[in-house]
Amino acid sequence: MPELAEVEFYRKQWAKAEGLRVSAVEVNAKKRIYRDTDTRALVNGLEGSVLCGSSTHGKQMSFVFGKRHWLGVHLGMTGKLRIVAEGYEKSKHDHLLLRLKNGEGLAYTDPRLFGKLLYYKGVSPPWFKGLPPEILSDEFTFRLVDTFLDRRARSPIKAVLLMQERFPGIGNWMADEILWRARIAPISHSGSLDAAQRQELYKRICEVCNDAMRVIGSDWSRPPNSWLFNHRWKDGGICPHTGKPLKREVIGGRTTCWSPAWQK
DNA sequence: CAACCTGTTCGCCA
DNA sequence: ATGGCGAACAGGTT
Repeated sequence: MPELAEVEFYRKQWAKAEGLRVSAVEVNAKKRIYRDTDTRALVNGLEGSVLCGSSTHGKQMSFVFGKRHWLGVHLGMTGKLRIVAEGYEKSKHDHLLLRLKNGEGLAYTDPRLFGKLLYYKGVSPPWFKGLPPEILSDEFTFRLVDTFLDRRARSPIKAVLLMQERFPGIGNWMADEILWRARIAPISHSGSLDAAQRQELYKRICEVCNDAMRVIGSDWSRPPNSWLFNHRWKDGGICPHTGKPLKREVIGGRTTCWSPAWQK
């Protein structure tokens, strides 16, 4: 489920172990999540080092061990991070387990293996370079969004909101939530949105990110029923605004839920 | 048994 | 060269 706020939630799980030293590293080196990674270097680098800090950028997480051992974590579709208790044995889908000196462990679990683990030794990892502004930063301006909509004028707005190069952290449910709040039909081509719709879209992008971080990013609370979130998952959901059935169809290659009478 | 899935990347085509 | 789309990735769940 990892979008912006879920990623932040998972980062915080491992961050609880900040200051603790890694005593042993267990990897399933052949798994697809290590497709871009030298797992031997990862094991050698992390063993004996102390978890010193962590950050996120969109869906990308980074953990730094000591001053110059970096672990990049992308959760893909089904990745999870958690702390496991002393004596925990790695199970089928745990592909990384960092045993800590206090007995606990940092586990990365990912059944579908769409996630990715990266390792870099040095001052600043390459995945920090050329990043777009984060949505919740001051650099994420209306102008940036406006320009991007013109560049992607012929794509449905739903597909455009999923482009991480401009909207880092936005995923499928957030894109649907944004468009529903902005009253914009997901199928609308980006270039066709007028000035008022673009302002509304920009506002709702920021709003949904803030709401998600507050509600899900802090402790994974269940969002209120006034969000689309609680109504969008199954067939037969009802739009809280219109009281009419929500529609589900594939737009931009992804299952999309929207309220036809509400969104134009 | 078949369809479905909160993500990214690749190859093909316009 | 660039942009848009569908398929592929893998395995659990409905």
